[in-house]
Amino acid sequence: MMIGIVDCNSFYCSCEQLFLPSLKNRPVVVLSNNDGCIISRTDEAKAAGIVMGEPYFMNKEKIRQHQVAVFSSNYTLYGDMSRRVMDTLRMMVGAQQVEVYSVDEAFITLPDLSESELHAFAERLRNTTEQWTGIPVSIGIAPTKVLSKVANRLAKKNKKATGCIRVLSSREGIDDALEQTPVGDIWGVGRRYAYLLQEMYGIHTAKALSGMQEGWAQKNLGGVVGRRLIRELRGEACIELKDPLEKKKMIATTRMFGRQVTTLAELKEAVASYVSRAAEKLRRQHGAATALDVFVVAREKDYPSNGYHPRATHAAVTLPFPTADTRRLIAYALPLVNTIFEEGKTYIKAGVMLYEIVSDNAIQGNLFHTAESSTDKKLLRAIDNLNFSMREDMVSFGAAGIGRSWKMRQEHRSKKYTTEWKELFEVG
DNA sequence: TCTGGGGTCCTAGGACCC
DNA sequence: TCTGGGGTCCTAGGACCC
Repeated sequence: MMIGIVDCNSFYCSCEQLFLPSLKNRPVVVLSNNDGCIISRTDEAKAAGIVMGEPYFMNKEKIRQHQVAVFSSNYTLYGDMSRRVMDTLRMMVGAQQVEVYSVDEAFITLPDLSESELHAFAERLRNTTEQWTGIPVSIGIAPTKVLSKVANRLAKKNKKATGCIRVLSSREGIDDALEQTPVGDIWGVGRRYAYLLQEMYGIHTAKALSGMQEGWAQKNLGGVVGRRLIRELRGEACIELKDPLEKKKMIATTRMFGRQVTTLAELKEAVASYVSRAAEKLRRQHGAATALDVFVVAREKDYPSNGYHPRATHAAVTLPFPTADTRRLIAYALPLVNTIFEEGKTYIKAGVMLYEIVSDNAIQGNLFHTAESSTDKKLLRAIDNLNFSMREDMVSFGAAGIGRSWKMRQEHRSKKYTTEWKELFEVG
């Protein structure tokens, strides 16, 4: 069996370009919430020296110079495009053979064909996806997940030469690819381990890492995770494709505030609104949660100049029975806010997490509480449908507030694009 | 001088991913 | 002025049990 990873190229940017074809082959970036960081950039933006993950404000000069088109993130659009891409993959390789790994990536399983057959199939997959959805993808194919990521990285690195496709099946092909992969670019090696591997052990390439003892990896590279990584690099598959039917174990909704928040009332409004969001996600996967965690983050003097991240203050509660009812969840969440709020502090972020999620048809109810009645369920479904079709929260619960002055900034949303474009045009 | 051994369950936190 | 949001898996260590 072979494993492929299909990865949308500069996904968020590609989505924006789709609706403004004049931006094709132009430098484009998409910003994170609050227009904080650059989270997607086209090759042209990369060539202009714009760095992934860097703050927007630090790149404004380059953006002006190179007439880079700027977008705030539009997650509704990206979610919809993602679904179309995944549907296409499922149609081409079979639903059971697709693991949606993130909004812009999916692992697929393929039979043990020859290298040229795999390559031909990948080409077909790539062309079909682009034709049906307009989104260009890169594909890496290899015997393991980690190696498929290695292949994918090389496919993307030199798109013209590879045609965005790289298949690794022969021993020599794999070794060659490992030699060309710095340890820091291996899937599963983050900043911390990359530093450790290079500075402490003098290991610089994936090839060198693959030659290390498993026991050594067990000791120095995060236990069984490290051991597995070595084996995957050697071509022994240890990380299975996830069952597509598996549900999320945790659902979170967290946001930085658009401005500083200092009052308990505002904090509660924000938390109530996050609970509503999280509960919608919960109902969408037909789940019910049994545990709820609320957290807030206060500004600290040093943040963020020295890179120090302020700690979150948490408060959690276990519910007497699983629920997906927004009103109940809010009723449990708000008292938690009282316990963690401190007068005089300035809050910059808050969040809600739902845990211990069970399937909603498994809700038992117990002697003291009856499970949600079918009328309640109907009400919530009606609200979800309304909000989905109208988008901007037509219906919400009172506790979530009306003004929402704490909401995030978004100054470059797609619909405002024309104004931004004119601005950029004048520069040139 | 010098304290049993081995389970299990839970939580906090680290490391990673996109 | 200005640095995102949503996840997963694993480990260590404490509490508790016999």
